[in-house]
Amino acid sequence: MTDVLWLSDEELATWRAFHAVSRFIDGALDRQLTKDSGMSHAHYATLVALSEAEEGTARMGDLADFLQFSPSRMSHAVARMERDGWVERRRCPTDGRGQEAVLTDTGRAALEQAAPGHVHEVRRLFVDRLSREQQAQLRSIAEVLMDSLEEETRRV
Amino acid sequence: MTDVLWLSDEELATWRAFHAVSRFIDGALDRQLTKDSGMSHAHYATLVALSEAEEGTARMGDLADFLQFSPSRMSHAVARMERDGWVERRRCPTDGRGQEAVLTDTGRAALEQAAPGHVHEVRRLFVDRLSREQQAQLRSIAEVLMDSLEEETRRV
DNA sequence: GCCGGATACTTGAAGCTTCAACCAACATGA
DNA sequence: TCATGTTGGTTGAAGCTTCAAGTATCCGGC
Repeated sequence: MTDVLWLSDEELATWRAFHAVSRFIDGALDRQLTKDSGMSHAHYATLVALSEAEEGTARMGDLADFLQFSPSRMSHAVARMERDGWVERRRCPTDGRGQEAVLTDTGRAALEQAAPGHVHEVRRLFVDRLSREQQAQLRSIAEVLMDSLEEETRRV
Repeated sequence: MTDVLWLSDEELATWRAFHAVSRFIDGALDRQLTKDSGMSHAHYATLVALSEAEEGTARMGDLADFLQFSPSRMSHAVARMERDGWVERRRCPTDGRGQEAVLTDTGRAALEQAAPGHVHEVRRLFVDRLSREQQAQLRSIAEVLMDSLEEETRRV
């Protein structure tokens, strides 16, 4: 790596704009969630994932894969949510090493309380500021990019 | 907020794809920087900002604004970088309340060591996976969005 | 059956971010 | 000029993420 291929002005501007926007929106969503619902974005995402899973139940590993969390992060997050009564942990019946996280009624209620404000904020900061065409372009770009990135990590 | 305007399937897909990509890339860049240069992305960004500033010097507040860091985060980050010898703090000559952060030679060297690997990773994960047209579209969308978001926060 | 290695997850410590409280210097107006 | 409020920045504690190490279970070959 003695010879570095730097970024052109165009490329740098694209990267910085993309990065700035995503950090800005992420930060704003996190603040909104902590303020209005006392939960981090990570907790919210976990609740959503569980609520969309069969019986509100999922293996720790699957949950972590889906959310792109490290095993450790997942474990800590669920431990915290268990303390809050949003989730229960039980041994996995088919694999003694595994654990399942189960969404409780309290957890579902917390999600239902948090969702409207969060969605509203996603709308306000993101969706409502983009035209139909911009959304279509952005979606296509993000999906292609994500596919290409995921394929790579699978191959490695 | 009794009546919630939820997201359409299209909108949700767009949002999730965008969010997934940015989190994925962010995580990968952070890991690469810690692994190869022993610094967080926040530290790297601070070094870049200082290196681009007049005389490698900037007021804490300006730095924080530019990087979109909270004052506290900026303060902690610079404190840490001062311990590493990358930055020095001095009283601001024109305003006794203020502080200036100054990039040291060690700091500049750390940046020069870290930059190639980081840029390479930005290329590998982002730039090189997008066509010219996709980059142009993405850049335009991100810039418009960022402008609109920034304008809003200024008005409030 | 059982031994070695892989897998699934947890744990504790260290670092980073956030929040609330704080201090010092500036600015304004009486 | 001095009291009051504002601004610029720091600090310590609490929570979250990451990393390295550890435990328990599973699997594959002998």
